[in-house]
Amino acid sequence: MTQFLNTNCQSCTENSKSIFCALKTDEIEFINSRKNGKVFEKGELIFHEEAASKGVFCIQKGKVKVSQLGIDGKDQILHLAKDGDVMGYRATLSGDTYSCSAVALEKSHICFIPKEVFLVLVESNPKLALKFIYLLSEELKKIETNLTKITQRPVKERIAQSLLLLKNKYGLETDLSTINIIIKREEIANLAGTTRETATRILYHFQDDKIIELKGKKIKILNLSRLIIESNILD
Amino acid sequence: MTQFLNTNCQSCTENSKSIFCALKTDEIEFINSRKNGKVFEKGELIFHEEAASKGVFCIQKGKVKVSQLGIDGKDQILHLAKDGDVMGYRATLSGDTYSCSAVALEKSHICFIPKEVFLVLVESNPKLALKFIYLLSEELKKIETNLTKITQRPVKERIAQSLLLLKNKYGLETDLSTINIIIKREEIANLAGTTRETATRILYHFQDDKIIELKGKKIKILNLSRLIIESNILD
DNA sequence: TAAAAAAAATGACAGATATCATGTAAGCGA
DNA sequence: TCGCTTACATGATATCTGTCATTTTTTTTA
Repeated sequence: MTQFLNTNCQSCTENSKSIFCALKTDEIEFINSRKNGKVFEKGELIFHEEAASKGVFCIQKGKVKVSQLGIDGKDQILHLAKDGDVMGYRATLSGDTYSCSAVALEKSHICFIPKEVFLVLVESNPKLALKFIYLLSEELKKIETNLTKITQRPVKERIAQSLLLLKNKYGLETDLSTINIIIKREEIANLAGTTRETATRILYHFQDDKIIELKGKKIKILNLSRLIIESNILD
Repeated sequence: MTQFLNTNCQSCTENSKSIFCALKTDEIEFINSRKNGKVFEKGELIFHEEAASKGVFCIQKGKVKVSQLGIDGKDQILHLAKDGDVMGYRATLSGDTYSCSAVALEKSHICFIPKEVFLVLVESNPKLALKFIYLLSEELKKIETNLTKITQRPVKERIAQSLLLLKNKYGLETDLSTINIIIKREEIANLAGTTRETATRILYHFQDDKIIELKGKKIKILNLSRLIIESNILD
């Protein structure tokens, strides 16, 4: 975890359209002078659930999974994050411990904004507060829908959905069909709420049906419309 | 659905400690003059998912289930509400359609506060906005934890948990052991994310083990500590 | 109060998934 | 490059839980 310099929140908010673009120049300058940028290697822990929240993390560049640990060490991925996303704001806003852990899915540049700095901004800038209300609302809606789906739909549909989620979140490579993320079978399982073995089997099943092609730790979508059908998302 | 009069937000916020106690007298007066109180009978729909949000609902007195419809008509209960609770604020705050439906579990007195009134208050009162940030955060944390549990734990534990939730939410009757809610088996199932039949079987299993006693549509807790053990909540 | 409707109990059964076990492949550090 | 560790594939098996069907009980309504 090495420190990186030469970052500027101004350019960062411009590029990635993060939630902080609601800020005025002097406020961005305020963050800029207090933030702390670091590089996290793949697999490295960014923050840990049950730790007291110290502030929020803003991804300048990278990919991160945000998950919650179950009983026997199996974790449930609740959220995937990428450039411009802010993490840890729920806990920081409610003065709570983090309820999830964040781990880098690839080498990522991430800025840490201390609690004090973050809260001052939210409390003094009503527009920003409203943005966070909006963000929390969206997140809540997403998780609620997810909960209903995960309890009511078979694993196969959930795996298909997870693949679509990965595609929508991280996009495709230049071949316009390979999902732009290196991800383990186990992580796909943790996203869909199933086991590694079942996820593997279903992925091979999709491959047999020529819906996807497994290329090591990458997945190529051969037939998007069929994948959507498999996911059984009607809306 | 008959209208009821003679209600006063002032006394209501005092009694139930709802989120609106952050308001100043004139703001409460503002709501008071614009709200619309109605009585909903047991089983009656209060608002429906996919309907455009028209405002928020505040429970003066009553019990409500907030749930989401799955594919084959089976619904997932995401939230239980009681006196003082506000519902529909997520959709109203993000200008979205409701993502859940609310149905009265018993005869309930509920006030409707129109969108315009509600949003004016939130946008003009930063303290209230922060309260909603806090509320959304808590709700999000709860659902996230629930999602992880529901995917990773056996039905038996989830049923035990659901009973504890009902107890904590609605309290006990004067005998200090019967949960103060009339609830159908199917609703317990929808809370735990399982089927009516499975819920029934597990409840009888708990009864055989002298953990609970089924008294029609009410449930008496005979052995709370064992119920907690069955729920396998370690914290 | 009787009849109809809704909810619940209960048994039989099937099947989707988890679990366990073992062999293989791939990635990584020394 | 070798050996070690971590992922992955894959079969066998068990079981939890859902589905279906039937009966009984409770509630509602006329």
